[in-house]
Amino acid sequence: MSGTHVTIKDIAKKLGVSPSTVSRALKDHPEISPKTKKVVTELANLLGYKPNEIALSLRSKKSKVIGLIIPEIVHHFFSSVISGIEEIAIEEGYNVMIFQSNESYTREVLNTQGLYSSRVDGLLVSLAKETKDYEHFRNLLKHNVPIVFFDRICEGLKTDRVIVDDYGGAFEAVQHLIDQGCKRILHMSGSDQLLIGRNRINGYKDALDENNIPLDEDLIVKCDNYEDALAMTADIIKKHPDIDGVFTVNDFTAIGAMKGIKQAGKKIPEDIAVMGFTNSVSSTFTDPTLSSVDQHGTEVGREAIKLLLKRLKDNELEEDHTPQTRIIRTDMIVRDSSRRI
Amino acid sequence: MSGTHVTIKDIAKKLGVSPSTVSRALKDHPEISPKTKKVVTELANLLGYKPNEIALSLRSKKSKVIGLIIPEIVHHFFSSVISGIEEIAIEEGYNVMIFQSNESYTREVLNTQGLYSSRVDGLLVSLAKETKDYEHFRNLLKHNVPIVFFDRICEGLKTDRVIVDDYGGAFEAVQHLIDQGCKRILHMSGSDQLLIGRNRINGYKDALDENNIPLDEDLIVKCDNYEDALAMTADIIKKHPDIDGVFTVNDFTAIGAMKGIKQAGKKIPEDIAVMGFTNSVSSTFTDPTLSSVDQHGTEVGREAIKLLLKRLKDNELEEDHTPQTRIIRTDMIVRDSSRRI
DNA sequence: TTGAAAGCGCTAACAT
DNA sequence: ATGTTAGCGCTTTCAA
Repeated sequence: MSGTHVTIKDIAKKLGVSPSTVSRALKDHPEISPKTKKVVTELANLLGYKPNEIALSLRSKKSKVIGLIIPEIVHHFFSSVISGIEEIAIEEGYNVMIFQSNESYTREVLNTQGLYSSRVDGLLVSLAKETKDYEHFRNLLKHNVPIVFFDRICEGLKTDRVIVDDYGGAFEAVQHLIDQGCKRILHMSGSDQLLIGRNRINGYKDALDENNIPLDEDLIVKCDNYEDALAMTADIIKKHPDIDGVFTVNDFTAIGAMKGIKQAGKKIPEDIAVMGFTNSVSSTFTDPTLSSVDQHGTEVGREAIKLLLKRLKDNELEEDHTPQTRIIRTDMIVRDSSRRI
Repeated sequence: MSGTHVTIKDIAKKLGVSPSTVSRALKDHPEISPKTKKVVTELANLLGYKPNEIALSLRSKKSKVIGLIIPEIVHHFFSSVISGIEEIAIEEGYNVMIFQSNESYTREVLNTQGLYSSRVDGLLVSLAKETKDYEHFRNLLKHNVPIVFFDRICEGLKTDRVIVDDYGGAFEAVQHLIDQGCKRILHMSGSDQLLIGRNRINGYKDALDENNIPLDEDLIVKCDNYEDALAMTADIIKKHPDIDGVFTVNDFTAIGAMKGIKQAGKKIPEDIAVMGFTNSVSSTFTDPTLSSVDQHGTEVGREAIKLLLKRLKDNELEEDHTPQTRIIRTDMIVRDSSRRI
């Protein structure tokens, strides 16, 4: 930006009027003569004048920038959240500054501080897996910078939240497996550090309970990625040959599990039915296609930014705000990996 | 940012010194007494003072923000480019503002203007498929805002560029298919609007030529996505039953083609060998796993931001700059879809 | 060793 | 209908 940007002053000088006249003419102020307006806007267009947002920010004390911190941009869920956020933000004249924590607590703290320094008007955050301490967020809240958490929310902080109905989605998925005749269902679960992981486990447990299927803690294993699933699945099946269904915390894990199941010589879905969670692009690419639970990432993004923008519009103090929670319903997408009947 | 941010003035007032003293103390200026420095920094820490980047930007005429325009964030190649960019940008004290064109020319123009208004120090751009007119970029260059194009570059503009060796990657891929015994190779190609599509076609043609395999224009079809590939492939095979290899412009197309091939009752790779391009995450998930050409997205991002930062450091005028082009070599990843021998 | 003043680009209250 | 002035937060020349 050290370049040769045109300013209001430049226009004023060339036209022999004052900067304020130019400013007013440009915003169609009623007390400026039509003649002046015409001359000013014409020259502005000719020179390619664009208001300096930085000057505007300094003056208005509003940067019109929203900070976004997500664990990893390469995850389809998060990139669709971004799309939802951007869509609405741009409509409302806000820009979005995106940072990745890469699941690291340290990075998350640095990102938060950087965003604070950049004077973002508000923050949208999905927590890193590592994060246990929330002081960096509390600090922003103290300075009246509103935060909306989404998906991986922060239980310790009283802020607005958007969560996916993980419990309901998991319950429905497991119920579906049971409906397809499964009785011994393996759950490959996520970090119980994260609420979302715990909620999915609870959905799993309650669905079993509801159907009078005894819970076997051995059938809940911690495994939340492709490589581990690929490595572990065959062994688990060897140990528990009666497993007839698998429900995983995300799609990549499901895809790893499917490979493992095939390696163990079992058929999907006849011998073992599989349900993932996320409904990522890959789920249509696998063989068989993968049943999954859609989390409506775009919708999550839209609701999160809406809550934040409403907060900014209302302009209440942090202490006066009553936190809202929006729950986004999931959708079960049944494909070939679980369809038996 | 309308919140209660601590300023240098606040600190000055509480300490009964002038703002300039505080400013100097905070940056460890040699002419400030150790005592003052200590008192100032202590209070600054206590109050959680963080410099207002917006004020700094206005004063220094450098926003320390890089604008990034990409077609779609959900594509793995682009999200890995982002990671490469962010990594280096943050190290060098820059923030990145990301916009998606969604392949739309209109969006791209709006994004460019918005980024100009936000006074970004420079721009990283990968063109939308629709874009044929470059006036919006030319306008920034005129105002001395440097642009580095990557992957989908702009041939009409003399700027720095980072390109993937699409020609070489395509050549190698097709040579590999030929080495595996293929003689009738179908190429599902991308938009010939984009240079990258044309380069891949040329790599395909030259590899055939090199191996004295006659070119059959009927075996080059325009098809660059999963759905179309799935819909078209079986028909194409029916029409040309001697096809024994497929090379696609990207992985999603390859995955669609693989499904189509299976539907046509052919075996992969025995009857028809398949090579994709991109080496996306999905390529390990398919059955059989998909051979592909890795484009090193992270590396592309790193080189692009490096070129831009060097440009900003050198601080030459646009007209004095000699454009650089960096070519990122591809890597062929052979998996099961093409391995016959 | 510190303070006062000006200015980055813009707008709005207050003149005129 | 237009101009003058001050100030957003910060740094830096110049003065003390």
